[in-house]
Amino acid sequence: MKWVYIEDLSKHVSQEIEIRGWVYNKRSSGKIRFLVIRDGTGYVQGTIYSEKKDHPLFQKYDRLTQESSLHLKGKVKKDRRAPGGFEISVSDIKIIQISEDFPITPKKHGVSFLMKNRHLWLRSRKQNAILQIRTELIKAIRDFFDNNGFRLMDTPILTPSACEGTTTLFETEYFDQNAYLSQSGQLYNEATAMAFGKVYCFGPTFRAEKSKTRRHLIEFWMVEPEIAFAQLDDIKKISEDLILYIIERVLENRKTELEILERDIKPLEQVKKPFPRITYEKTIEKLNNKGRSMKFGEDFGAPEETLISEIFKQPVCITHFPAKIKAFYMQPDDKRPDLVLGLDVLASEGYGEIIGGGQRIHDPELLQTKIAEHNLPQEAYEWYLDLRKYGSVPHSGFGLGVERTLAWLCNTKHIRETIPFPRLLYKIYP
RNA sequence: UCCUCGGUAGCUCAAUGGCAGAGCGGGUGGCUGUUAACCACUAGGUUGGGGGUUCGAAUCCCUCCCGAGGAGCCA
Repeated sequence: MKWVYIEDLSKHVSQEIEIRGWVYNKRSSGKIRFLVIRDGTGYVQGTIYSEKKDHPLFQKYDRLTQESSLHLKGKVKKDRRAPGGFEISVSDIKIIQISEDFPITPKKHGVSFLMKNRHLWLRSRKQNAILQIRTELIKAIRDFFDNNGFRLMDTPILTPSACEGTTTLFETEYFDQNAYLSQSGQLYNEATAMAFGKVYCFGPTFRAEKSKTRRHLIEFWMVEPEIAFAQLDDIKKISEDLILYIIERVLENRKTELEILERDIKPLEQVKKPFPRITYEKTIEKLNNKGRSMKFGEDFGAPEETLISEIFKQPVCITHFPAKIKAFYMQPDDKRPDLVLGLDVLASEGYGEIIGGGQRIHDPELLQTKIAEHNLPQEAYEWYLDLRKYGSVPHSGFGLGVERTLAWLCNTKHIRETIPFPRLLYKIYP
C-alpha cells in the first residue's frame, strides 16, 4: 500500500493509502471514533465506525494516547465536516509505540513550561506553521539572490577578532589563541565581493549582549549581500525588491500556515515599492512632531521604531545617520561629513528593524583614520585595509535578520518562536 | 545590569491569617459526526528553598533560587 504524506492527500481521493505519523488528538462517541493524525506535513482526521463495541480497531484505538506513533491505512474521502476537508476512513492501524503521557496537552500552557519543552512544543500546530513559513522564507531569500546573479560565499564563524568592536562577543579557544564567534560576515563579504562582484552569505551570528526583549536572540540567522561598485541608492532598491519577493512567495505558498496563525494578510498584501524613504534627521523631526522628544545623535529604541511604523503603515527606509551611532566602516556623506550613508529598513506593524547596512568606506586613508578613532587594533584589520589598496571601489551591502522578518510575516509577538531552538539570555536548554 | 510582576496537583489557575480547591491532562464507565467534543465517577499536594512573626502561615516579614514582562545594551 502506498505511503502518502498528508499534504498530498488531495491527490489520492477514493484511494486506499497509508499515513505514517503521530496521534494529535482523539474524540470518541461510542460507535464512531475520531483520531487526528499529524505527520509533519499536515493534520488529518481518521474515522472508525462499527456497530460492534469490541471491534479490533476500537481495541487498538482505545490504547492510543496523545503522540503515540502509528501507521494508519484507509480510504481518503472528501468530507466537509472534517478539519482540512479530507478524512480517512480507517481500515487498519499498526501501532509503533504507545506514547507516555505527553506533557503538552491540547489546553493552555505558560511560556516557561513550553520553552522547557521546546523539543516537544515543535509538534504543535502553530509552532509547526511558523517553522514551515521559515523554510519558505529561507528558500525565497536564497532564490532571490541566486536568480539575481549573486554568488553564495560562506564566511567563517570562528574569527580572530571583533568585526566592529561594538558588540560583545562569545570567546572560545582556538588551540593556543583566542577566537570569537562571528557577529557578522560582512567584513569577509567585502573581500569576496572584490573577488566575485555580487555575493551573499547566509549563516548564524552570535551576540553576547545581555538583551532581554522580544526582538533579540543570542544566536540568530542573517543573510548579508555585498555588492562591489554599488552605492546607497542601489542597495535601497535591492532591499525593497528582496522584501517584496519574500512576501510574495510566502503569500503564494504558505497561505494555510498563515491561516493557522490567524495572520491578517492584508497589511502584507498592501506592501508596495518604493517604501517611504526618509533621512535620520527628518525621522527625528517627525517623532518630535508626534510628541516623542528626541535630539540629533540619539538612536531609535523600540518605542520609536513602533511609532515610525505607525506613521507610515509601510516598511520604512531610513538613511543618513549620525556617524557617531554607526560602525566605523560607514561611508560619510560628501555634503555632511557628520552623517554616514547607512541604511535601516524598519518592518511595518511595529516590528522594527529588519535590515541594517549601508555604503562602506573605500578610501584607504579615511578607513585607517576611522579605525584609529574607534581605538581598534590596526593589526587585526590589515587584511581589511588591503581591500582598499588593490583596486578599491565604492561598495555597499546590508544584513537582513531572518527571525525578525519571520516574526513580522507571522505576526508573532516574540522572536523566540521563529527558530526551532532559540538561544535566549541565560537559557540554552534544550 | 536595572525596574515591575509572579512561583499552589503533570499543566492553567483559585483560595489573602482559620478544613488546600477547580478546569484540563491521567484512570474507569457512557454516548453514531466529533472539531480544544461532551456526561458521570476516580486517583493525584514537601503551596520554589531556608529562616522568622503568630495560638494558627499558601497568605505577613527577611533571604536565596527560578520564571515572565519591560528598559538598557544591540548594524
